[in-house]
Amino acid sequence: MTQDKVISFETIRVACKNCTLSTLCLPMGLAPDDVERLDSIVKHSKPLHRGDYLFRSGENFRSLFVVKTGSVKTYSPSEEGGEQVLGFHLPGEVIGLDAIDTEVHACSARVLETSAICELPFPRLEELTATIPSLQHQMYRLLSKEISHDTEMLLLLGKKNAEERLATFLVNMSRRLHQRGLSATDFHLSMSRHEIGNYLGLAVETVSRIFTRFQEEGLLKVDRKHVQFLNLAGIEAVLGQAVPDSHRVRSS
Amino acid sequence: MTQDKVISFETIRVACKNCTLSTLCLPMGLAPDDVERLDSIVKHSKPLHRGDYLFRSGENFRSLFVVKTGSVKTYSPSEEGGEQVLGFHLPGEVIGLDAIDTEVHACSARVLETSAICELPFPRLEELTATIPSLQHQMYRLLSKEISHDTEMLLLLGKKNAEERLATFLVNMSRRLHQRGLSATDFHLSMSRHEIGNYLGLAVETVSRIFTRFQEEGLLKVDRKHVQFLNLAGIEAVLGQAVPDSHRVRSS
DNA sequence: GCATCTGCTTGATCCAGATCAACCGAAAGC
DNA sequence: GCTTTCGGTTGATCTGGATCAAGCAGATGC
Repeated sequence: MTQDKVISFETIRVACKNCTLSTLCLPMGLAPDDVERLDSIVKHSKPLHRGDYLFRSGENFRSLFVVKTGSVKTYSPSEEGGEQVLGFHLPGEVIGLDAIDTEVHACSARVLETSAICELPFPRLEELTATIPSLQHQMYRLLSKEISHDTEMLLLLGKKNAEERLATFLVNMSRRLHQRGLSATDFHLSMSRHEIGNYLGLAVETVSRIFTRFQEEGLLKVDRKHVQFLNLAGIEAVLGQAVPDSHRVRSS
Repeated sequence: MTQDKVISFETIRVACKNCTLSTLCLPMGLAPDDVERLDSIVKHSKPLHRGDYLFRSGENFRSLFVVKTGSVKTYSPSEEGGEQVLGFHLPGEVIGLDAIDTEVHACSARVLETSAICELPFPRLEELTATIPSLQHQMYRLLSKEISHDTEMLLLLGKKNAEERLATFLVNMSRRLHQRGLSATDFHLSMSRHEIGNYLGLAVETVSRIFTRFQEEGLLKVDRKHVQFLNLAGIEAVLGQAVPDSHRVRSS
């Protein structure tokens, strides 16, 4: 019996070609043969649980990690126990790209909820990209996309006010979850208010207040970590420099 | 005579192998043959002048650009004429990496002073990296370094106060200029107070006030765009969460 | 040369959001 | 079950830095 079970696990074993994320993740646009080759270097670990580390700041860089299910946060810890949350990562997203240069992780990554993670040993991935041009291109795009994303965050932290920040965050989560086949208007946040605030450069209290305000304005409904958009257009209207009142754009 | 002059220009023509930046720029660690191959795809334009564009937001992405001499700013323009300055780029630094993914520039780049720029058509560079593993590695490192840099900026905008921001900016400029063979303690800023403020998420007035404060504290001497560090250790002490007084680190 | 413009500085005032404080309800521990 | 803990909410107050306003000195134009 047990044996059977193990065998059947083997048969339907996790593999890029069967993975529902293949249109979001690295295999995107790869020929089946090449997916097979990529597959052969991917390591699958047992599921990780809330609080487990993928890697810690200061450790040597060996692998990139891809979220398969669940979610992960990355953050840059500072001496006194403080931290800056750098991102929340959903299935299909790749983690660790910032450590390729120095080969040392400058940030830490821990899972927010029970998660399955694929590990890609970077030296082997690099060899592979040298022989598969489309995979190389995919890697360049991936790294470039990360830069674009960081750029948007710079804009958020440099220019947006608290409401715009939270609205941007929520719409962004909604879109990413929707791409993954989940509802765009009704979803669960795996991170705490504290983590959201830290990520957006806001105090917890401010995050909480703005959730309440959005709710009062009939834009959404919140119950703990469950968020439901009631008026998506209304929320999206907050995004831009939709500067409602006397607010001015800072620094030109 | 004129003919002679042209020929002699040709002889000492700009080339990666003669370039003093080859230890900072893409050719770093490449075999001489490979530098030659890289060289063959680089386009050298005539010098650009203050305000000239390398590319504008919305244009199709075709090439990466490398600063050879001078300096460049990149910024993300918003509808109403506002902008977020994303970076100031010194000789050896590569610009345009964020557009590889979408193949459209999301930001604009203009030179801050008379500058020489190398252009690398990306499709040709990509072909080349597929056949030169060390160049491919160099590209991954380059992209990764850009992500690390953005990450540090996120930390700056998310957690640092005005003094820490300006000190971080100045020390960072100092280090980068020093790497390029210039003085680490006595240098010229090619950007305006306005641009510095925009970059750091501060109002011009705040930047000006903090320059004055640093000067009063004997940390440095400023005369318009000329900066002279008088007490480097003192400036570096402002960097960390060297939280001088009652300041607390925000959000944990 | 003089007039204008532009970038920078300095002072006064204001406000968005941080900080401080108290409370509440769900979940975890016993 | 009860108690403790922890994450979240709400209210009151404070403050760093934005905004407003004015003046000043190089740079630019004529």
